[in-house]
Amino acid sequence: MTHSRFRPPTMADVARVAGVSHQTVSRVLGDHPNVRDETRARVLRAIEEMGYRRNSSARALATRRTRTLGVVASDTTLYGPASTLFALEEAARAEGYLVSTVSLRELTVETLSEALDHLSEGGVEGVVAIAPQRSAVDALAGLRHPFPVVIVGSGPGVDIPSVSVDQHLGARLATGHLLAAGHRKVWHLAGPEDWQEAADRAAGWRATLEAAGVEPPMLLRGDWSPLSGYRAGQELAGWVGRGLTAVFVANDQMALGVLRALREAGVRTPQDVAVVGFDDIPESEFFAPPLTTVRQDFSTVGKQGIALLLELIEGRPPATTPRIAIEPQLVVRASTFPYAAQPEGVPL
Amino acid sequence: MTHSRFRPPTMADVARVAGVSHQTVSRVLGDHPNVRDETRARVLRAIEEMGYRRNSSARALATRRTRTLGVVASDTTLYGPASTLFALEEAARAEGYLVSTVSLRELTVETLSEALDHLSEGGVEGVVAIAPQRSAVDALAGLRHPFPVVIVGSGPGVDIPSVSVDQHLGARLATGHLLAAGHRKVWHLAGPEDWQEAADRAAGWRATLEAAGVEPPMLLRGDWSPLSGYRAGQELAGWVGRGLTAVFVANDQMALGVLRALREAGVRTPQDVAVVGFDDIPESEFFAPPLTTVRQDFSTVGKQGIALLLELIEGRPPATTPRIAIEPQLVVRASTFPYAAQPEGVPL
DNA sequence: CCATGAATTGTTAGCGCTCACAATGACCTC
DNA sequence: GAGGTCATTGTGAGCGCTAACAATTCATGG
Repeated sequence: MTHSRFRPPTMADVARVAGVSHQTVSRVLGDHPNVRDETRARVLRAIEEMGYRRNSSARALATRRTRTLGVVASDTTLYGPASTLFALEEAARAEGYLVSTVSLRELTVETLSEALDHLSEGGVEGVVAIAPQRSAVDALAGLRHPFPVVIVGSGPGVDIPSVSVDQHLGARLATGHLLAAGHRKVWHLAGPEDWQEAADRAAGWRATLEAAGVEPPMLLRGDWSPLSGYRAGQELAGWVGRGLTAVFVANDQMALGVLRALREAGVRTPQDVAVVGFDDIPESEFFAPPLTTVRQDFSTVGKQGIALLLELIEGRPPATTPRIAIEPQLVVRASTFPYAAQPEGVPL
Repeated sequence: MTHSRFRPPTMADVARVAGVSHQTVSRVLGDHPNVRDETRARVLRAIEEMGYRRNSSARALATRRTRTLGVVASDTTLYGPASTLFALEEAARAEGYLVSTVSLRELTVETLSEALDHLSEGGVEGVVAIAPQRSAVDALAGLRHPFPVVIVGSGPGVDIPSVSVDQHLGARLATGHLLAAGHRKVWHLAGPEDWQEAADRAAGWRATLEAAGVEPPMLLRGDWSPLSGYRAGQELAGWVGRGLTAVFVANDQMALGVLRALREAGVRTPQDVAVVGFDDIPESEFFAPPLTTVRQDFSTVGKQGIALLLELIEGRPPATTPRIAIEPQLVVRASTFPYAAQPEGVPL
């Protein structure tokens, strides 16, 4: 409550009040077994009375452990990064680590370098980078840093330990679902070229079509935003009646824009054109129509990311660069089947 | 790169290599003016060569400053909290502070208490709490902590310094806009009772109606989710033809659900019922129809929040509890006027 | 009753840095 | 050329904690 100029009590102060040595106080705080119950109680009482709290800096200095991890991220207002961030923090806290975040507007060599410096000044023991762009991964690879770094959200690119959802599989699920529903061809609105996820999803889409003996049609690109989806949707609407019956959109937000453009062009979803998204943001279920999409388990990504980082910090360096892939899941809703059921959770 | 067992170089090591005292190295690092250029260069060269980095714990111990702030938040995947979080981190970094975050699933006395303890163990100098629920604010007020705390996102409740958007004003803008458009009555789908923002928006709505001499109709409640909006929308649809022509929904996500329910009930927006939301999430512009809503400037909230906290940390305690209110802004789109213009940014 | 060892507590020495002050030397001024 | 000033550098003492070791107490058995 009061944060006065008065110096907060130290371990020595507590020791004096409790009539023991500072080391005994340290033992009590450290849950050391060899402390008499009566002594422990006396110390705890003094701690309580004085409102004593261990000084983390002194502790970190003596132990050479800050128990702090860093996270570098961008686009943290997007559902994916925000979810990953949340999962990372939760997992880290469960392990007793504090998480310091740096949120960047864009990931360049300069901003990443500054971010790592900033985190380093803050004494982090390791860093998780939510770096979905290849350029960011490359930039990261070229940077020196005195702690281990794990990349999350980008597939295996350069030689940095990573955890990510298997985007290629997700795209195969989405595309395969459309083919299985009888569509002859599936179009694709991809994300930005530089994004690893976008590339992986496009590759999965292409691979599925080719495996089915279908020539992949022209690929469209957006920037993840609903607006770019809207524009692409207007273009796509022009192909209706010329073989376009199904679109796999690389994320849900763009899919929202596509749905709107199609609707405005008088194209019905899913009767005329089926649409599949990617991410399963909470809103997808309430789009018009509810969106079939691919769900990514960010919670697992976060847990695995922290686990991997802690291993690198605490254990000995592994022989090969660890890469962890997590399976995504197809969620079928009304945007791919005509007259589909009500959205999940709505009693009818 | 290599994070070996070998002890990293200390200031003394650098001093030895550069042929100066450790204090001179400290001066160079601290940009102290009285160092000969030649000496400075020699020291910098040694630092570069050895890859030296100042030990933050030792520094923090000696200066009694960790230059770390804490943030406690919940629902960080929602647009509002995520934006606030981002703004806070950016503002703090601009001031040279590191931000440690704790993201909670819910804000109770227990979780908040643990979060503050965790941050305290990490040595934060102050904390910003993104605590939109009154219960959270109350819980916070009852907790002891050895550092100043600022609340962001909740209006003035108890006696804790706060920064927030003027929700009452936002609600007046929304409700007034509907009345000005000729609607006789405006219904309201409110957020959870416990949320300060929900209460303020409901109060602003009620005040505007009463000022216009209109009896406020029954108030509906949701939980911010599209699903709850959908359910409320079904109920609202039943009142169409019995005086319901306009709804002010307390956030955009619920508005999405309302729009869908109305559409499914054969009610047209805005011709039959006009809808206004709150938040201006990026998707709102692409709803069907694009949503009129109230925009909150989270960036300013973040800057002001950090500024206030730093003042409390660095300056002397203010005489009265500081409360900062930020003005929101009405964004008019197609959900309130029939045949409205295309969404912003879309050339047509 | 004293040796033996386990349990408990205390003592000392850093961890790596900054702060306050002391010391050095160059340069002026009268 | 003595005394004073200023810029530059060095010295010593902590900051508050933990780790390693030393010391003390206590129970136990031959």
